[in-house]
Amino acid sequence: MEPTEETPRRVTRRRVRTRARLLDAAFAVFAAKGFGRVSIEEVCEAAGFSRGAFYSNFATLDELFFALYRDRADLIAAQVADALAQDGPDLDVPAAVDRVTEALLLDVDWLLVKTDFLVHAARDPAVARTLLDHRARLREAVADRLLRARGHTALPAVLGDAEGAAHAVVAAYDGVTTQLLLDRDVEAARTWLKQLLTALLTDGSRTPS
Amino acid sequence: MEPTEETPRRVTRRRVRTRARLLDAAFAVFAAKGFGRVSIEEVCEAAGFSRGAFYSNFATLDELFFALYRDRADLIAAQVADALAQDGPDLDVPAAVDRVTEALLLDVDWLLVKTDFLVHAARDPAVARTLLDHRARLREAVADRLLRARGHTALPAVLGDAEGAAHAVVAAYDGVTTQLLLDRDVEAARTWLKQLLTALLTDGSRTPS
DNA sequence: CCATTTCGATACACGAATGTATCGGATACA
DNA sequence: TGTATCCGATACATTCGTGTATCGAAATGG
Repeated sequence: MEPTEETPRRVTRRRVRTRARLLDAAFAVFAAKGFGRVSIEEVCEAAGFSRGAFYSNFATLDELFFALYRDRADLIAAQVADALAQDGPDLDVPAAVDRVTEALLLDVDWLLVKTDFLVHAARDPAVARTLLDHRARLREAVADRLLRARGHTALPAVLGDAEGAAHAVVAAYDGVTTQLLLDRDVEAARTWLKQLLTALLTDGSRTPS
Repeated sequence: MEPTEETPRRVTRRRVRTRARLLDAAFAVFAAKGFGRVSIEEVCEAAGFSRGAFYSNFATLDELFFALYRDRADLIAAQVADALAQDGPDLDVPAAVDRVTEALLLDVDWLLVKTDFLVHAARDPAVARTLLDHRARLREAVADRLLRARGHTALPAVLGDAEGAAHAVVAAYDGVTTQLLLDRDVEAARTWLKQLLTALLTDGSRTPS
Protein backbone atom coordinates (compact mmCIF):
# COMPACT_ATOMS: atom_id res chain seq x y z
CA MET A 1 0.00 0.00 0.00
CA GLU A 2 2.28 2.82 -1.11
CA PRO A 3 0.03 5.77 -1.53
CA THR A 4 1.63 8.68 -3.25
CA GLU A 5 5.37 8.38 -3.75
CA GLU A 6 6.50 5.42 -5.78
CA THR A 7 8.12 7.12 -8.71
CA PRO A 8 8.84 10.63 -7.38
CA ARG A 9 6.93 12.16 -10.26
CA ARG A 10 7.63 15.74 -11.14
CA VAL A 11 5.36 18.04 -9.12
CA THR A 12 4.11 20.74 -11.38
CA ARG A 13 2.52 23.93 -10.11
CA ARG A 14 -0.86 23.04 -11.47
CA ARG A 15 -0.73 19.75 -9.67
CA VAL A 16 -0.16 21.20 -6.22
CA ARG A 17 -2.86 23.78 -6.76
CA THR A 18 -5.53 21.27 -7.74
CA ARG A 19 -4.44 19.01 -4.94
CA ALA A 20 -4.83 21.86 -2.48
CA ARG A 21 -8.22 22.77 -3.88
CA LEU A 22 -9.33 19.17 -3.57
CA LEU A 23 -8.18 19.02 0.02
CA ASP A 24 -9.92 22.26 0.95
CA ALA A 25 -13.14 21.20 -0.70
CA ALA A 26 -12.92 17.82 0.99
CA PHE A 27 -12.50 19.48 4.35
CA ALA A 28 -15.65 21.50 3.88
CA VAL A 29 -17.68 18.56 2.63
CA PHE A 30 -16.43 16.19 5.30
CA ALA A 31 -17.22 18.71 8.00
CA ALA A 32 -20.71 19.22 6.65
CA LYS A 33 -21.80 15.66 5.94
CA GLY A 34 -19.33 13.40 7.68
CA PHE A 35 -16.72 11.23 6.02
CA GLY A 36 -18.95 8.20 5.90
CA ARG A 37 -21.60 9.94 3.86
CA VAL A 38 -19.43 11.61 1.27
CA SER A 39 -18.73 10.33 -2.22
CA ILE A 40 -15.72 11.06 -4.35
CA GLU A 41 -17.90 12.88 -6.80
CA GLU A 42 -19.22 15.26 -4.14
CA VAL A 43 -15.69 16.27 -3.23
CA CYS A 44 -14.80 16.87 -6.85
CA GLU A 45 -17.93 18.87 -7.48
CA ALA A 46 -17.27 21.04 -4.44
CA ALA A 47 -13.75 21.65 -5.71
CA GLY A 48 -14.97 22.43 -9.21
CA PHE A 49 -13.30 19.43 -10.76
CA SER A 50 -14.30 16.24 -12.40
CA ARG A 51 -13.43 12.83 -11.04
CA GLY A 52 -10.50 12.67 -13.40
CA ALA A 53 -8.69 15.21 -11.28
CA PHE A 54 -9.27 13.16 -8.18
CA TYR A 55 -7.97 9.89 -9.57
CA SER A 56 -4.97 11.72 -10.89
CA ASN A 57 -4.04 12.82 -7.37
CA PHE A 58 -5.33 10.12 -5.05
CA ALA A 59 -6.04 6.45 -5.27
CA THR A 60 -8.89 6.31 -2.79
CA LEU A 61 -10.99 8.57 -0.63
CA ASP A 62 -9.30 7.17 2.44
CA GLU A 63 -5.96 8.31 1.12
CA LEU A 64 -7.26 11.84 0.62
CA PHE A 65 -8.74 11.80 4.09
CA PHE A 66 -5.46 10.74 5.57
CA ALA A 67 -3.54 13.45 3.75
CA LEU A 68 -6.11 16.01 4.80
CA TYR A 69 -5.86 15.04 8.42
CA ARG A 70 -2.09 15.04 8.32
CA ASP A 71 -1.85 18.55 6.92
CA ARG A 72 -4.33 20.14 9.29
CA ALA A 73 -3.10 18.29 12.34
CA ASP A 74 0.45 19.45 11.71
CA LEU A 75 -0.82 22.99 11.35
CA ILE A 76 -2.70 22.89 14.63
CA ALA A 77 0.23 21.25 16.36
CA ALA A 78 2.45 24.09 15.26
CA GLN A 79 -0.03 26.65 16.57
CA VAL A 80 -0.18 24.92 19.92
CA ALA A 81 3.57 24.67 20.15
CA ASP A 82 3.64 28.38 19.43
CA ALA A 83 1.15 29.12 22.16
CA LEU A 84 3.16 27.06 24.59
CA ALA A 85 6.49 28.65 23.78
CA GLN A 86 5.05 32.15 23.63
CA ASP A 87 6.44 33.65 26.82
CA GLY A 88 9.94 33.36 28.14
CA PRO A 89 11.38 30.58 30.25
CA ASP A 90 9.56 31.87 33.32
CA LEU A 91 5.80 32.27 33.47
CA ASP A 92 2.47 31.57 34.96
CA VAL A 93 0.37 28.60 33.93
CA PRO A 94 -2.99 30.41 33.65
CA ALA A 95 -1.83 32.60 30.79
CA ALA A 96 -0.51 29.60 28.90
CA VAL A 97 -3.77 27.79 29.54
CA ASP A 98 -5.64 30.69 27.99
CA ARG A 99 -3.55 30.74 24.87
CA VAL A 100 -3.59 26.99 24.37
CA THR A 101 -7.32 26.89 24.87
CA GLU A 102 -7.81 29.48 22.16
CA ALA A 103 -5.61 27.53 19.78
CA LEU A 104 -7.23 24.18 20.45
CA LEU A 105 -10.88 25.17 20.36
CA LEU A 106 -10.80 27.42 17.35
CA ASP A 107 -12.84 25.72 14.67
CA VAL A 108 -15.75 23.35 15.16
CA ASP A 109 -15.38 22.05 11.62
CA TRP A 110 -11.94 20.83 12.45
CA LEU A 111 -13.23 19.04 15.51
CA LEU A 112 -15.85 17.34 13.40
CA VAL A 113 -13.31 16.10 10.90
CA LYS A 114 -10.92 15.12 13.66
CA THR A 115 -13.60 13.03 15.32
CA ASP A 116 -14.39 11.31 12.06
CA PHE A 117 -10.74 10.50 11.85
CA LEU A 118 -10.75 9.16 15.37
CA VAL A 119 -13.58 6.82 14.48
CA HIS A 120 -11.58 5.76 11.49
CA ALA A 121 -8.44 5.18 13.51
CA ALA A 122 -10.29 3.25 16.19
CA ARG A 123 -10.75 0.42 13.71
CA ASP A 124 -7.42 0.51 11.91
CA PRO A 125 -4.42 -0.19 14.14
CA ALA A 126 -1.97 1.43 11.72
CA VAL A 127 -3.92 4.67 11.64
CA ALA A 128 -4.43 4.46 15.38
CA ARG A 129 -0.69 4.36 15.87
CA THR A 130 -0.29 7.55 13.89
CA LEU A 131 -2.89 9.31 15.97
CA LEU A 132 -1.37 7.99 19.18
CA ASP A 133 1.98 9.39 18.11
CA HIS A 134 0.47 12.81 17.50
CA ARG A 135 -1.08 12.72 20.92
CA ALA A 136 2.12 11.58 22.54
CA ARG A 137 3.98 14.48 21.00
CA LEU A 138 1.35 16.89 22.21
CA ARG A 139 1.55 15.47 25.73
CA GLU A 140 5.30 15.76 25.63
CA ALA A 141 5.13 19.42 24.69
CA VAL A 142 2.69 20.09 27.49
CA ALA A 143 4.78 18.15 29.98
CA ASP A 144 7.91 20.09 29.05
CA ARG A 145 6.02 23.29 29.48
CA LEU A 146 4.73 22.25 32.87
CA LEU A 147 8.21 21.34 34.01
CA ARG A 148 9.46 24.74 32.97
CA ALA A 149 6.76 26.36 35.05
CA ARG A 150 7.57 24.29 38.10
CA GLY A 151 8.16 26.49 41.11
CA HIS A 152 6.29 29.43 39.65
CA THR A 153 2.87 27.87 40.13
CA ALA A 154 1.60 25.21 42.45
CA LEU A 155 2.32 21.76 41.09
CA PRO A 156 -0.40 19.35 40.12
CA ALA A 157 -1.56 17.43 43.11
CA VAL A 158 -2.68 13.84 42.74
CA LEU A 159 -1.74 13.20 39.15
CA GLY A 160 1.85 12.20 39.69
CA ASP A 161 4.57 13.68 37.55
CA ALA A 162 4.35 16.24 34.76
CA GLU A 163 3.69 13.46 32.27
CA GLY A 164 0.62 12.47 34.22
CA ALA A 165 -0.55 16.06 34.34
CA ALA A 166 -0.11 16.36 30.59
CA HIS A 167 -2.16 13.22 30.17
CA ALA A 168 -4.89 14.86 32.19
CA VAL A 169 -4.73 17.98 30.06
CA VAL A 170 -5.29 15.99 26.90
CA ALA A 171 -8.12 14.06 28.49
CA ALA A 172 -9.79 17.29 29.51
CA TYR A 173 -9.43 18.61 25.99
CA ASP A 174 -11.02 15.48 24.54
CA GLY A 175 -13.83 15.58 27.05
CA VAL A 176 -14.69 19.18 26.36
CA THR A 177 -14.52 18.48 22.64
CA THR A 178 -17.22 15.84 22.93
CA GLN A 179 -19.61 18.24 24.58
CA LEU A 180 -18.76 20.96 22.10
CA LEU A 181 -19.62 18.70 19.19
CA LEU A 182 -23.10 18.37 20.56
CA ASP A 183 -23.97 21.87 21.71
CA ARG A 184 -21.70 23.81 19.33
CA ASP A 185 -21.09 26.47 21.92
CA VAL A 186 -17.46 27.39 21.41
CA GLU A 187 -17.34 30.10 24.03
CA ALA A 188 -18.82 27.88 26.71
CA ALA A 189 -16.37 25.16 25.77
CA ARG A 190 -13.43 27.52 26.10
CA THR A 191 -14.33 28.83 29.51
CA TRP A 192 -15.20 25.33 30.60
CA LEU A 193 -11.88 23.94 29.41
CA LYS A 194 -9.99 26.73 31.16
CA GLN A 195 -11.86 25.94 34.32
CA LEU A 196 -11.13 22.25 34.05
CA LEU A 197 -7.47 22.77 33.35
CA THR A 198 -7.19 25.15 36.23
CA ALA A 199 -8.81 22.62 38.50
CA LEU A 200 -6.42 19.96 37.32
CA LEU A 201 -3.19 21.91 37.22
CA THR A 202 -3.35 24.04 40.32
CA ASP A 203 -3.44 22.99 43.91
CA GLY A 204 -7.00 22.39 44.96
CA SER A 205 -6.54 24.21 48.22
CA ARG A 206 -6.09 27.51 46.45
CA THR A 207 -9.26 28.89 44.88
CA PRO A 208 -8.49 31.13 41.89
CA SER A 209 -10.28 34.48 41.48
CA MET B 1 -41.57 9.87 9.19
CA GLU B 2 -43.29 7.64 11.69
CA PRO B 3 -40.97 4.78 12.22
CA THR B 4 -42.48 1.82 13.98
CA GLU B 5 -45.75 2.55 15.65
CA GLU B 6 -48.43 4.02 13.46
CA THR B 7 -51.07 1.38 13.72
CA PRO B 8 -50.12 -0.32 16.97
CA ARG B 9 -49.78 -3.54 15.05
CA ARG B 10 -49.91 -6.72 16.95
CA VAL B 11 -46.44 -7.61 18.20
CA THR B 12 -45.95 -11.25 17.61
CA ARG B 13 -43.35 -13.27 19.43
CA ARG B 14 -41.55 -14.05 16.25
CA ARG B 15 -41.37 -10.37 15.46
CA VAL B 16 -39.64 -9.33 18.65
CA ARG B 17 -37.20 -12.19 18.33
CA THR B 18 -36.11 -11.32 14.82
CA ARG B 19 -35.97 -7.68 15.74
CA ALA B 20 -33.68 -8.50 18.64
CA ARG B 21 -31.51 -10.70 16.45
CA LEU B 22 -31.22 -7.91 13.93
CA LEU B 23 -30.23 -5.42 16.60
CA ASP B 24 -27.63 -7.74 18.07
CA ALA B 25 -26.15 -8.50 14.69
CA ALA B 26 -26.12 -4.83 13.84
CA PHE B 27 -24.28 -4.05 17.03
CA ALA B 28 -21.55 -6.53 16.19
CA VAL B 29 -21.22 -5.35 12.61
CA PHE B 30 -21.28 -1.67 13.51
CA ALA B 31 -18.62 -2.21 16.14
CA ALA B 32 -16.43 -4.08 13.71
CA LYS B 33 -16.70 -1.91 10.61
CA GLY B 34 -18.22 1.35 11.70
CA PHE B 35 -21.69 2.56 10.88
CA GLY B 36 -20.60 4.44 7.80
CA ARG B 37 -19.21 1.33 6.16
CA VAL B 38 -22.05 -1.06 6.80
CA SER B 39 -24.81 -1.98 4.38
CA ILE B 40 -28.24 -3.25 5.22
CA GLU B 41 -27.41 -6.54 3.61
CA GLU B 42 -24.39 -7.07 5.83
CA VAL B 43 -26.51 -6.67 8.91
CA CYS B 44 -29.08 -9.11 7.62
CA GLU B 45 -26.46 -11.64 6.67
CA ALA B 46 -24.87 -11.41 10.10
CA ALA B 47 -28.28 -11.98 11.66
CA GLY B 48 -29.02 -14.90 9.38
CA PHE B 49 -31.88 -13.16 7.65
CA SER B 50 -32.69 -11.82 4.24
CA ARG B 51 -33.38 -8.19 3.53
CA GLY B 52 -37.08 -8.88 3.69
CA ALA B 53 -36.83 -9.28 7.43
CA PHE B 54 -35.10 -5.95 7.74
CA TYR B 55 -37.62 -3.97 5.75
CA SER B 56 -40.38 -5.62 7.69
CA ASN B 57 -38.96 -4.20 10.92
CA PHE B 58 -37.23 -0.95 10.00
CA ALA B 59 -37.57 1.67 7.33
CA THR B 60 -33.95 2.71 7.12
CA LEU B 61 -30.55 1.83 8.54
CA ASP B 62 -30.55 5.06 10.49
CA GLU B 63 -33.72 4.04 12.22
CA LEU B 64 -32.20 0.74 13.27
CA PHE B 65 -29.09 2.53 14.46
CA PHE B 66 -31.17 4.88 16.54
CA ALA B 67 -33.15 2.05 18.10
CA LEU B 68 -29.94 0.18 18.79
CA TYR B 69 -28.36 3.14 20.51
CA ARG B 70 -31.49 3.80 22.53
CA ASP B 71 -31.70 0.27 23.88
CA ARG B 72 -28.09 -0.04 24.85
CA ALA B 73 -27.82 3.46 26.26
CA ASP B 74 -30.80 2.87 28.51
CA LEU B 75 -29.24 -0.36 29.67
CA ILE B 76 -25.94 1.28 30.54
CA ALA B 77 -27.72 4.17 32.21
CA ALA B 78 -29.56 1.73 34.43
CA GLN B 79 -26.31 0.01 35.36
CA VAL B 80 -24.71 3.32 36.25
CA ALA B 81 -27.71 4.38 38.29
CA ASP B 82 -27.39 1.07 40.08
CA ALA B 83 -23.74 1.63 40.78
CA LEU B 84 -24.51 5.08 42.12
CA ALA B 85 -27.33 3.99 44.37
CA GLN B 86 -25.53 0.88 45.55
CA ASP B 87 -24.64 1.86 49.08
CA GLY B 88 -26.90 3.55 51.59
CA PRO B 89 -27.53 7.24 52.02
CA ASP B 90 -24.10 7.72 53.59
CA LEU B 91 -20.87 6.74 51.88
CA ASP B 92 -17.47 7.55 50.55
CA VAL B 93 -16.91 8.83 47.07
CA PRO B 94 -13.95 6.58 46.14
CA ALA B 95 -16.00 3.40 46.34
CA ALA B 96 -18.69 4.89 44.16
CA VAL B 97 -16.03 6.04 41.72
CA ASP B 98 -14.77 2.48 41.49
CA ARG B 99 -18.16 1.01 40.76
CA VAL B 100 -19.15 3.63 38.24
CA THR B 101 -15.85 3.27 36.46
CA GLU B 102 -16.39 -0.46 36.09
CA ALA B 103 -19.88 0.09 34.73
CA LEU B 104 -18.87 2.79 32.25
CA LEU B 105 -15.75 1.25 30.81
CA LEU B 106 -16.98 -2.26 30.34
CA ASP B 107 -17.10 -2.92 26.64
CA VAL B 108 -14.97 -1.33 23.94
CA ASP B 109 -17.45 -2.33 21.27
CA TRP B 110 -20.06 -0.22 22.93
CA LEU B 111 -17.72 2.74 23.01
CA LEU B 112 -17.08 2.31 19.32
CA VAL B 113 -20.77 2.32 18.50
CA LYS B 114 -21.40 5.17 20.87
CA THR B 115 -18.74 7.26 19.18
CA ASP B 116 -20.24 6.52 15.80
CA PHE B 117 -23.49 7.76 17.19
CA LEU B 118 -21.81 10.89 18.49
CA VAL B 119 -20.48 11.63 15.04
CA HIS B 120 -23.95 11.12 13.73
CA ALA B 121 -25.50 13.39 16.32
CA ALA B 122 -22.92 16.10 15.77
CA ARG B 123 -24.48 16.77 12.39
CA ASP B 124 -28.13 16.31 13.18
CA PRO B 125 -29.53 18.77 15.73
CA ALA B 126 -32.50 16.55 16.57
CA VAL B 127 -30.30 13.58 17.36
CA ALA B 128 -27.89 15.84 19.19
CA ARG B 129 -30.69 16.95 21.46
CA THR B 130 -31.44 13.36 22.36
CA LEU B 131 -27.85 12.70 23.23
CA LEU B 132 -27.60 15.92 25.20
CA ASP B 133 -30.64 14.86 27.20
CA HIS B 134 -29.04 11.52 28.00
CA ARG B 135 -25.94 13.29 29.17
CA ALA B 136 -27.91 15.78 31.20
CA ARG B 137 -29.68 12.96 33.00
CA LEU B 138 -26.39 11.26 33.71
CA ARG B 139 -24.94 14.49 35.08
CA GLU B 140 -27.98 14.95 37.24
CA ALA B 141 -27.62 11.48 38.72
CA VAL B 142 -23.97 12.14 39.46
CA ALA B 143 -24.71 15.53 40.96
CA ASP B 144 -27.36 14.09 43.24
CA ARG B 145 -24.96 11.46 44.35
CA LEU B 146 -22.29 14.04 45.08
CA LEU B 147 -24.68 16.11 47.11
CA ARG B 148 -25.60 13.08 49.14
CA ALA B 149 -21.94 12.49 49.90
CA ARG B 150 -21.37 16.06 50.96
CA GLY B 151 -19.81 16.21 54.39
CA HIS B 152 -18.44 12.68 54.20
CA THR B 153 -15.71 13.52 51.73
CA ALA B 154 -13.97 16.74 50.88
CA LEU B 155 -16.00 18.80 48.43
CA PRO B 156 -14.79 19.58 44.96
CA ALA B 157 -12.60 22.62 44.97
CA VAL B 158 -12.62 24.94 41.99
CA LEU B 159 -15.46 23.51 39.98
CA GLY B 160 -18.27 25.33 41.68
CA ASP B 161 -21.36 23.44 42.74
CA ALA B 162 -22.18 19.77 42.45
CA GLU B 163 -23.55 20.34 38.98
CA GLY B 164 -20.18 21.65 37.90
CA ALA B 165 -18.44 18.68 39.44
CA ALA B 166 -20.77 16.32 37.61
CA HIS B 167 -19.95 18.14 34.40
CA ALA B 168 -16.31 17.50 35.10
CA VAL B 169 -16.95 13.84 35.72
CA VAL B 170 -18.61 13.42 32.35
CA ALA B 171 -15.82 15.31 30.64
CA ALA B 172 -13.26 13.04 32.25
CA TYR B 173 -15.19 10.01 31.10
CA ASP B 174 -15.31 11.29 27.54
CA GLY B 175 -11.65 12.13 27.58
CA VAL B 176 -10.60 8.72 28.81
CA THR B 177 -12.91 7.13 26.25
CA THR B 178 -11.06 8.83 23.42
CA GLN B 179 -7.74 7.45 24.51
CA LEU B 180 -9.24 4.02 25.09
CA LEU B 181 -10.60 3.90 21.56
CA LEU B 182 -7.07 4.25 20.29
CA ASP B 183 -5.03 2.02 22.56
CA ARG B 184 -7.78 -0.44 23.50
CA ASP B 185 -6.33 -0.86 26.95
CA VAL B 186 -9.39 -1.15 29.16
CA GLU B 187 -7.51 -1.73 32.37
CA ALA B 188 -5.29 1.30 31.87
CA ALA B 189 -8.35 3.37 31.05
CA ARG B 190 -10.10 2.28 34.23
CA THR B 191 -7.23 3.09 36.56
CA TRP B 192 -6.66 6.30 34.69
CA LEU B 193 -10.27 7.35 34.97
CA LYS B 194 -10.31 6.57 38.67
CA GLN B 195 -7.22 8.69 39.10
CA LEU B 196 -8.73 11.57 37.16
CA LEU B 197 -11.99 11.47 39.04
CA THR B 198 -10.18 11.33 42.32
CA ALA B 199 -8.14 14.34 41.33
CA LEU B 200 -11.25 16.22 40.36
CA LEU B 201 -13.54 15.27 43.20
CA THR B 202 -11.29 15.35 46.21
CA ASP B 203 -9.48 18.24 47.73
CA GLY B 204 -6.13 18.59 46.04
CA SER B 205 -4.32 19.05 49.30
CA ARG B 206 -5.06 15.50 50.36
CA THR B 207 -3.05 12.86 48.51
CA PRO B 208 -4.94 9.54 48.33
CA SER B 209 -3.28 6.25 49.24
C1' DC C 1 -57.42 -28.52 13.66
C1' DC C 2 -58.58 -25.13 10.41
C1' DA C 3 -58.68 -20.39 8.72
C1' DT C 4 -56.60 -16.12 8.70
C1' DT C 5 -53.15 -13.13 9.40
C1' DT C 6 -48.34 -12.05 9.58
C1' DC C 7 -43.68 -12.43 8.53
C1' DG C 8 -39.69 -13.16 6.00
C1' DA C 9 -37.64 -15.02 1.47
C1' DT C 10 -37.12 -14.30 -3.42
C1' DA C 11 -36.94 -11.84 -7.66
C1' DC C 12 -36.70 -7.72 -10.11
C1' DA C 13 -35.89 -2.97 -11.43
C1' DC C 14 -33.55 1.04 -10.56
C1' DG C 15 -30.09 4.42 -9.21
C1' DA C 16 -25.69 5.66 -7.50
C1' DA C 17 -20.93 5.39 -7.12
C1' DT C 18 -16.77 3.45 -8.67
C1' DG C 19 -12.76 2.67 -11.64
C1' DT C 20 -10.73 2.78 -16.24
C1' DA C 21 -9.54 4.06 -20.79
C1' DT C 22 -9.22 7.58 -23.94
C1' DC C 23 -8.79 12.22 -25.63
C1' DG C 24 -8.07 17.21 -25.98
C1' DG C 25 -6.13 21.18 -24.03
C1' DA C 26 -2.95 23.36 -20.89
C1' DT C 27 1.73 23.72 -19.17
C1' DA C 28 6.60 23.45 -18.93
C1' DC C 29 10.89 23.75 -21.08
C1' DA C 30 14.02 24.45 -24.99
C1' DT D 1 7.33 29.66 -30.48
C1' DG D 2 7.28 24.89 -31.01
C1' DT D 3 7.09 20.51 -28.98
C1' DA D 4 6.75 17.02 -25.67
C1' DT D 5 4.64 16.03 -21.48
C1' DC D 6 1.29 16.27 -18.09
C1' DC D 7 -3.19 16.68 -16.34
C1' DG D 8 -7.95 16.78 -16.00
C1' DA D 9 -12.49 16.01 -18.61
C1' DT D 10 -15.53 12.74 -20.74
C1' DA D 11 -17.60 8.43 -21.69
C1' DC D 12 -18.24 3.82 -20.63
C1' DA D 13 -18.65 -0.60 -18.26
C1' DT D 14 -19.47 -2.59 -13.99
C1' DT D 15 -20.43 -3.40 -9.45
C1' DC D 16 -23.10 -2.66 -5.37
C1' DG D 17 -26.78 -1.38 -2.61
C1' DT D 18 -31.46 -0.13 -2.31
C1' DG D 19 -36.45 -0.47 -2.37
C1' DT D 20 -40.64 -2.85 -3.82
C1' DA D 21 -43.81 -6.33 -5.11
C1' DT D 22 -45.04 -10.93 -4.79
C1' DC D 23 -45.33 -15.47 -2.74
C1' DG D 24 -44.97 -19.37 0.35
C1' DA D 25 -44.66 -20.75 5.06
C1' DA D 26 -45.25 -20.25 9.80
C1' DA D 27 -47.70 -18.63 13.70
C1' DT D 28 -51.93 -17.15 15.93
C1' DG D 29 -56.54 -17.63 17.60
C1' DG D 30 -60.95 -19.51 17.46
